Amino acid sequence: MSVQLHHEDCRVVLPSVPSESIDLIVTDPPYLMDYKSGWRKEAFDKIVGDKDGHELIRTSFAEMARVLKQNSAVYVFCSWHHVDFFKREFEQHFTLKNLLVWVKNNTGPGDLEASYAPMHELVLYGMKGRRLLKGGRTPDVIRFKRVNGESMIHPTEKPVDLCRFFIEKSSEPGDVVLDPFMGSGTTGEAALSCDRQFIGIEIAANHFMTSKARLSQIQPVLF
Amino acid sequence: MSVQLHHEDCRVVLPSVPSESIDLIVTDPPYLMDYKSGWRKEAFDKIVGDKDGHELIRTSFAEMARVLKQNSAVYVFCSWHHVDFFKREFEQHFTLKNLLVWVKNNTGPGDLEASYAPMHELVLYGMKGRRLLKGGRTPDVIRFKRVNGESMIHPTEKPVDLCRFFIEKSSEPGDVVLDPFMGSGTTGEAALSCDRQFIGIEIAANHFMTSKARLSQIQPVLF
DNA sequence: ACTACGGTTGAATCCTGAA
DNA sequence: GTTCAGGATTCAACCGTAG
Repeated sequence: MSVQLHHEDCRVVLPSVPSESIDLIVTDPPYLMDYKSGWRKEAFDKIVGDKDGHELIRTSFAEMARVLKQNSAVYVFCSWHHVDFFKREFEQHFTLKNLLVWVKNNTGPGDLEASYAPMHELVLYGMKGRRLLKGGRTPDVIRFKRVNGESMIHPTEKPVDLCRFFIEKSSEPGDVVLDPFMGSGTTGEAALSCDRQFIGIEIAANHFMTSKARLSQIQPVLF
Repeated sequence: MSVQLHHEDCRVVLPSVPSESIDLIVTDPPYLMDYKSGWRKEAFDKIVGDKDGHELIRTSFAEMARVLKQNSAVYVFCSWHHVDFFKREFEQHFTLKNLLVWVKNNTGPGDLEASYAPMHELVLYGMKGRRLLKGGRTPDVIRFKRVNGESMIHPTEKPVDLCRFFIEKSSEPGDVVLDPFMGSGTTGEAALSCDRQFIGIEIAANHFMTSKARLSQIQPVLF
């Protein structure tokens, strides 16, 4: 059992991960949206969505496909704004099985007069080979409460419960879960909470420190 | 006030529709999936999903953009399987404002062991120019009961309530609603039920007869 | 032409206090 | 202790305008 964290660009770290050594990937890459919260602008830096973003996704997806074991699953968060790009890149490496809909508990802003109020995010769910889901059949529309703003430590933080839901659906205790875009370490916390091993990669120093501290509280962390 | 129906390929009919004469488009084109209902296959013909399908979407979208008035909205049903293709074609002609999620009340079939159970369909919502939504702000996740199998007269039939919801959000009484892929006439029934005019086009003889009969019961139909 | 910034909705949920 | 009503809170935006 172990937790292994890397403070580095995942494009640098992944090539040193052995092929077919990962049992499950659950990750939340940058949405390439030039997003900056207008509500908590002092709290978080802008998430970059530069031209490099497309290359980042392409390269990391290819490496993710290499390190993933046969008959193992992948979950990639994504927004509808660029779902076409993410879907096509995803399908170059994995069999896309569902476009899951995460329905949140409240709406966001946006165009207040001419748009419907954003209340969901998408998750590309796929696999290499064929892997069955555990725990019975569940709908592809999944409702989970958003992380409460006060306790939020990353601007786009995902609920631990949602990540654990995916992990328990698509892996076994003891399996190795990878997140190449670790952020605040939500996937890591979810993995450890249900007895999986975890490998996390994060390029940003502040987020890396956050997740290192967060996961160290649960279990000794290796580097 | 009028209902106008055409039994023909929409690529043939649309060129004769004047530019900027339509107030709203709500349509459910073929999903390009080689769809065939496994449990009622005898009831419906296979909906064609051949290479011609891509050309059909491209050509009809271009014509839809031409006939639509400035500052008017478009709703196009689509499944996640080809959302990348539909999104890109849509964005060549319209401003995409939302990817709406229609959540059904029950799940469909599909891979029973390795997939999540399909419970939603997508709707591309966009516009030409800028058009405000009526009736307050509503979430982009919309729950409506699916048309049940027994009363279904078309394999991909959408609920009248859902179509009426879109129509009332994005048009005024007396406006002209167009559906170039009329199918069983659901959009037409929805349009008439809230006092809009309707132009419907359907290539398949059986579906055309169905919708002609269905709409004639509500209002005299022109050809 | 760009970039940066201020202002804004409605809905779900949580909190607080009273019945 | 429990329920319920009312207030507070928050939002993987986007428009319009100013510089």
